[in-house]
Amino acid sequence: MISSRRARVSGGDRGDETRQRLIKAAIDVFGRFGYEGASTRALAEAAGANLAAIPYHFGGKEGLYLATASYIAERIAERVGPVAERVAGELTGEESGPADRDACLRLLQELLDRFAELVVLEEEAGQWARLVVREQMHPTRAFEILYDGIMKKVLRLLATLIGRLTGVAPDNEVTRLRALTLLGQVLMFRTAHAAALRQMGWDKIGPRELAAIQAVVRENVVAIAGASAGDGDKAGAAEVRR
Amino acid sequence: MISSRRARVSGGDRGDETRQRLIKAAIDVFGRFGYEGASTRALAEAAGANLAAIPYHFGGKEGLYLATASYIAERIAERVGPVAERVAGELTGEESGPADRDACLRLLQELLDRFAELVVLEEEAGQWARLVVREQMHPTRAFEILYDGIMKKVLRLLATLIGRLTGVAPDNEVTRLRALTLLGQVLMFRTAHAAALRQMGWDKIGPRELAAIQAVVRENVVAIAGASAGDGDKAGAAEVRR
DNA sequence: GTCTATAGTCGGATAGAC
DNA sequence: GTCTATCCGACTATAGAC
Repeated sequence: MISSRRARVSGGDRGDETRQRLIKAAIDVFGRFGYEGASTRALAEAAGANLAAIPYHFGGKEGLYLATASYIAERIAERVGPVAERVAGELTGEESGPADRDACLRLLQELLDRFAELVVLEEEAGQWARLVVREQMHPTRAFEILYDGIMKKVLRLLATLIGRLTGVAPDNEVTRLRALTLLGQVLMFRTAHAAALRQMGWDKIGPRELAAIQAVVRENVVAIAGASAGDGDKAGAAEVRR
Repeated sequence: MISSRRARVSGGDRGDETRQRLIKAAIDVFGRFGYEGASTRALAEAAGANLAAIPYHFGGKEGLYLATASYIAERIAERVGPVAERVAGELTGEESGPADRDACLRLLQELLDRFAELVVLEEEAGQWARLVVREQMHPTRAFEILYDGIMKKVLRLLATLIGRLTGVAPDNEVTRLRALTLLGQVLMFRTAHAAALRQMGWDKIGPRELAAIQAVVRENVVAIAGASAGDGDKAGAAEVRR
């Protein structure tokens, strides 16, 4: 389908700037209208670029879409990566004794705090999110880029931290489900954005609202991690008869 | 924009059946390709109907879209409504003494269980969800239909139950946020469907997987409701300095 | 109420001048 | 590397036969 006749990496010239403008505009336009709904004319106009620049630089509309997914994955990795790596570092740097429970809890809260900030604040995330969620529910090749780029790492870290806190193996089904439910608490404010605004009577989610969300999620994390602490042997109870 | 030249309600004739087929097909096609991406040709073909039937019965593509949103709201209300009304009934039928904490907890779990079943099982929900989430992140007139139709009621019930369980007013900011985070735990399995499948190593979410999700969410509800029980005076702690 | 045929518009991609 | 002009297919909606 794709015939990308250019695979430029080097940059700095005028063409490189055009590619950047097209990608930036594409995040918004693809997010708003979907892949099929976004016309190359709209994409080019939003970027202040020529229509023919899309087939020229990206081989076509699909190439621009995939390039946009890569860009998003890089931006997210840029923001979450440092925190994630620090968490990973602290995890391997210490033993899993009962003494580091508080440390794990803090790391978990920090990871979710950072993720909430990334996901929920208005800035750019609202544009990424529409594209990402679309890929979640109707995956194309772009989903591989997004998942491998960042989601996998975050989910694994969450499961590791929860495993430590609850004494259940990180690859246990219940542990992995707990990781997902924690993430879901944060993601909901993007994926059900309009409903959340109405429920809260907010007209947007700014720094104050973000802080309120983070506070509630932190409390929930404490409750969930605390309630199931040391139930390594009971974890099977949540497993379900087939 | 819309000029629906027909507003048929009575039914049973052949035209009514065509309208139904078009709406059913539209849930899938609009969900997959988005509003702009869904062509009237694709919509008509998927429904086994003639292209001209869309402007005829619904006044145009937009009319079909809004009719589809109404249909979805009705189907969801059909499924969640009975449980929600029973919950609402039991809530008004008793006093808010400490004795009914267990009852509130059961009702809350039942509501979320039912919602998980609705949201997460493959059957039809995957089709609705794409359309609904699109509206959440980029609302059009269809969002009003969906929100007023069902979401408002569910969110209010959740907040009421959580308020009872924690001793915090249902309209308190923290209580409403808690309601959203609970819902988010369930919704994530739809809105981040592809990532959830990979995280769990599942290839689909069937009855067994649904049961595992419900079990974890139930545990989380107990933990969250239990941990913040009777902190009516502390609720302000989660409020945030402006 | 449903169909075919068609009008009028817009879609993505390309050719070739600069 | 960027532009204009253009091809051709697909789009939504309508007209009018049945």
